[in-house]
Amino acid sequence: MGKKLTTRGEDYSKWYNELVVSANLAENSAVRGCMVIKPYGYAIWEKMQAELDRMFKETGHENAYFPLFVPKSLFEAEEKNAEGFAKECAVVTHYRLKTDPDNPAKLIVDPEAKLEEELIVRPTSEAIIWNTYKGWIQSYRDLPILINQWANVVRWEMRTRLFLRTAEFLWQEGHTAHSSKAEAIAEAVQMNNVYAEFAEKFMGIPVIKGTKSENERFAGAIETYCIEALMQDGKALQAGTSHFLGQNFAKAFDVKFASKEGNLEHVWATSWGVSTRLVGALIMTHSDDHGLVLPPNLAPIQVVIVPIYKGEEQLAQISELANDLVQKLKKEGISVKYDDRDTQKPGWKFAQYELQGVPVRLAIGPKDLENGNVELARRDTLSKETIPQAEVVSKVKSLMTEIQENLYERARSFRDSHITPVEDFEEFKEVLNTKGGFISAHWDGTTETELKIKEKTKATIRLIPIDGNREEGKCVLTGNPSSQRVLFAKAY
RNA sequence: CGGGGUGUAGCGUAGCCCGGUUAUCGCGCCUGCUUUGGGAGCAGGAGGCCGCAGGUUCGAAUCCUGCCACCCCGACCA
Repeated sequence: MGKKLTTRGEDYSKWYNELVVSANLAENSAVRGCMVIKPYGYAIWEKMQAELDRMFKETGHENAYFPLFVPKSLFEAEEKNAEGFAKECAVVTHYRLKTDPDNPAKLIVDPEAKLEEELIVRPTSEAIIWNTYKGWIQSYRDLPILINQWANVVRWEMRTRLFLRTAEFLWQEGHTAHSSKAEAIAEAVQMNNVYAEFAEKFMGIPVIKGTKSENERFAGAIETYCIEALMQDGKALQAGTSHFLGQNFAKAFDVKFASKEGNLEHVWATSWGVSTRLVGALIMTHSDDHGLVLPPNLAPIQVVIVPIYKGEEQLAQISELANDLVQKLKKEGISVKYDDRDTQKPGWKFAQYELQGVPVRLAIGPKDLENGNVELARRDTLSKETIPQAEVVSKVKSLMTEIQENLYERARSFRDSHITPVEDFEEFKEVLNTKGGFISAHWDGTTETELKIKEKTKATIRLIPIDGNREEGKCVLTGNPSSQRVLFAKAY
């Protein structure tokens, strides 16, 4: 069947299976490349949503919701944006089915029910939102508008990849309107920083902040800020983007405001988003051969307790201790599951919770009861130790922080050791093919050179680092002068 | 859409070249007993439009034609 999802020799299918049913419902064709996300995977997404939502609100944003369908006339209003997405749009052309006259068991699209104007299933919502903002903005007093939407979008990609590029995906998209260029740029930068903090502190995924080259920029943006992560197989993954849209959408949708000075001016815009792709990033950053590895912040179950027993009497004794620990841990805000199912054996449970990435496992058996101990195992290091029952709560509590930090540090040291400065094009190709990761090199700043390098090596400019040092040098391909190194990599 | 590959039970597969009893094996599932400190053992059992449609043939999982789907590589992309 060859259904295994392989990524550069790594087989991620077993832990993807814990999270999704399938990236394909196409038993009979059409729903290609869409995911069914299982409860466990969705619980991870919900945790991400909750934290992001908190961060958005902390920075003054509110949630709202806009339509799934975008009339074609609105969609085409901002030319570059429309052009960028045109090749991957699902389009609604009819609104009714009817019984097939030739085959009563079948339905056909009713030709009578053709829409006057086609509706685009949103691949992103700038168009419909800016069309709405138009009616909300008259004066500088109406600004800024700081809105986020949690939604699904559809992009009819030719090739899909589980979590990283599905035809339908869940995301959040922020769309803000401002009275000045400086304020809009500050907003875009701020949100990129929010994403970076979220990725690093909450998900334990180290990222590099930067801007995109003109070639990689979002369709319709003046500047695209991004965070870029490195996966264990040496490929880069764009983890989030924040766009300064200038006045492009305001002009396309005729959104003007009366300024303090009494002038009529176009509004300045930003948009920013992260998606379920981050779940893919999570998997490909931390997982090992035993399955998922979840940072405590994201784990639906942070601690699992597995009893090891013979007979009901022994189970009852163990349960007494286990339930006591459950209560105490819950009091500390730790999510804990006591798995006393008699239908699975301890060894099976150990393997299963490792596959699910549960950060800490406690095992309690007759030996432990006798000695007043508990066996504690860490998912990140796969190490085990026996500790006194009295120390469990404080130990687990400190481990939540420790594991979270350890995962981040581990990923960061891997990432840092895979940023390779390179001086000439031979070395560039050599490093790319043998080591992978980011290549830090000089670039002459032209799209032409960027495309040539892409053609020769499949590597693209992932970003122009924001914190990068200015440094005179020569372009790795053309030898033309350059004032800053940029990061190249093969990307998902 | 181009190049390559694959479709057989819930999952993974053998059989296909060279057509021939009741379609192979493992995992999983069900029942019973024994087990329980790293995915248990034994015994019994259930489960199949062999991707779909047509053709060749006495006979098709196997050969032929068409279609569909998936995977890998390209183009595209969060």
